[in-house]
Amino acid sequence: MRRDGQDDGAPGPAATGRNVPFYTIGQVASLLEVPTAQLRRLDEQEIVQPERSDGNQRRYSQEEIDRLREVLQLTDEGVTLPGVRKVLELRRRVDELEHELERERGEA
DNA sequence: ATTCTTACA
DNA sequence: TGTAAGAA
Repeated sequence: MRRDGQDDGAPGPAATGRNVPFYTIGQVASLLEVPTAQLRRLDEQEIVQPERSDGNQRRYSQEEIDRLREVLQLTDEGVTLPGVRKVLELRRRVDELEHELERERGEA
């Protein structure tokens, strides 16, 4: 890939032509200062699952890097991986309910 | 050179 | 969690 993080494994004529920055596991590891093995485990534990591309290599988007920052903060505070999974699950649920309230606010 | 998976201490 | 072997 291009070391500048501009590699996008999804070709497509209709693609919105934006060069979305993607990062390899190595780049993310040095950026967040965590071992690559930990990133792979977060993937296996279904906590942060990056896209894959080329030869099945992980490609992290900025959004996933942000999610990684949240997760690392939690684990640093002592939350276990199963715990983190539940926190993220609850966070998704809260977002869902917030959107629902927003909708109801619109109709009435 | 890097990353991937699987396995082991 | 960290590290190693072997394939990609």
